[in-house]
Amino acid sequence: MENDVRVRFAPSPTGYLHIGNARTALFNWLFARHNRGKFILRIEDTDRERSTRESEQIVLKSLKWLGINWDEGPGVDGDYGPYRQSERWGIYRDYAEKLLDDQLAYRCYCLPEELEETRKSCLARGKMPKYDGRCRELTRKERTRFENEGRIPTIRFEVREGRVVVNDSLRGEIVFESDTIGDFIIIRSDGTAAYNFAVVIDDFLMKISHVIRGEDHLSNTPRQILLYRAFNFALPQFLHHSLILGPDKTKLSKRHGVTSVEQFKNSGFLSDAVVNYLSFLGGALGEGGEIFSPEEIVDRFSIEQVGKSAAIFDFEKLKWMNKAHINRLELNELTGLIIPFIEKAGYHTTDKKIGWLTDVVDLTRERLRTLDQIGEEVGIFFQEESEFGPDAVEVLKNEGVLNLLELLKQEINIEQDIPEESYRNIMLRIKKKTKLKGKSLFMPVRVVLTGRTKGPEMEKIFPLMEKEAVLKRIDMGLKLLAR
RNA sequence: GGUCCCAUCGUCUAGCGGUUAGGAUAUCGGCCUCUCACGCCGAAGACACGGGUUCGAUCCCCGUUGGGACUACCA
Repeated sequence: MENDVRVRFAPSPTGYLHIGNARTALFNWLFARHNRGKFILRIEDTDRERSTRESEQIVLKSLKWLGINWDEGPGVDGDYGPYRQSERWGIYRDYAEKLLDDQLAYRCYCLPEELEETRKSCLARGKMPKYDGRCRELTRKERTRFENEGRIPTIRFEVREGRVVVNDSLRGEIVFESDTIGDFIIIRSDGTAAYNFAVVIDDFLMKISHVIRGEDHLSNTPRQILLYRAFNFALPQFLHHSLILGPDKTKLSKRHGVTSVEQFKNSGFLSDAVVNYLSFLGGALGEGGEIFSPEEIVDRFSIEQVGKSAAIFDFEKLKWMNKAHINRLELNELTGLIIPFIEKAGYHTTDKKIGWLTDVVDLTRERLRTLDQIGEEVGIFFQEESEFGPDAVEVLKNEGVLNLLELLKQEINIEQDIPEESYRNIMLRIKKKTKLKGKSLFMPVRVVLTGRTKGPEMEKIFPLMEKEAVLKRIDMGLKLLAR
């Protein structure tokens, strides 16, 4: 197998991990694992204003939760570090210096306000805003004058006439004319490297073989290719995948609801389901099935198969997938994951036997689409009393229910305990005495014991309930009927 | 405005010149069942439009329309 496959995910730590970025990370990771290559995590924190260590931690945590592990990066030493751009400024400086020496870049003394003004006037005249290159040919005299004014220069890359062809493994050759690009800043006035510059230096130095990223970077690529050329660096293979859109076909953002990986976790999605959905969206898993484990996905994943068009994020399908994964998961593992959600619903699990808990989870799991729905499913086991909803009251008001409940109470009192077999026996005896059967027999029992008309099989619920609770609930039902 | 990308059921997609345009999800019926959920069966639902090329276009080319991305001393 090819072993020189090296890909990277390069988030900027300016907030939580967006689900769309998570998909990019996942694509890179899957590509690396599928091809037995290396997955590198690089933190792009050159924007000192917005980058924080807190967000970096959140991003790392989200990646870990998704099961995306890195071979090199923060916390994992490699031969090409450091892996935080803020720790690499000296490297960028040196390379920028080289460009300056070769006269491929120049110092620009324009002030941000001045640039903003020309930009605005360009826009006003319906022209493309582009740096006019006015600092390209400054004389020594002009330069010292600017410096005496206290202006601190940026370094701009000089874009010359010609065309740039981006070879994208998904979209083929895309041609850009250089004159639409304009000289761009590679070193800011504060000495830090700008994105397009740092990326190129790092991708080269870190021996990145494939650059897999979102379509939003496609128009940056010609700039980067120009830099590759200036340094005589060999080009990596580029691939720009399409973006995820919200239901209104605009870029998925907060106003569409849940967008951060952290939120998906907190609202009860399984990482396996999120991974499954993100990799499935776009068609990279091929035909023949949709529900897969991470291992199966690594095996099936083929980046060349992803669609070129943007895909709308369908929460409904994700939920369906989540449900499928909930039911696939090993029971003990599921129980461990679901306990925090039971606690969150206000029920205490610490004083419960683990065997009882797993039984409860086993019984309720197949109705869950998300883990946080466990609260409403599990109330019947944790609450002392039944709460009768309108539909429940309706059932209790049926003819013969009063008699049925009294019989039920008697029968339960006769039984010493509530063992496995009890329920069957009790119901059998009541059936004989009341001549009731089917729905008219079982539904009132369900309703009085759980307060609901829906739920798991009564035969399985019954052994998990305390005898006192059962009696108390029957009394509540009787009381309701007495009124 | 400019540059670039994209276009099959509501949604995700299969299709790679000749198909009753297939599947999944969601929706609606039915079966199963004490109920819900699962499962099974069924229904409805798409090639954006207009030109070419061709014996023949969902498929290839061009245009129109629509959507998206970028257009920063953000990444």
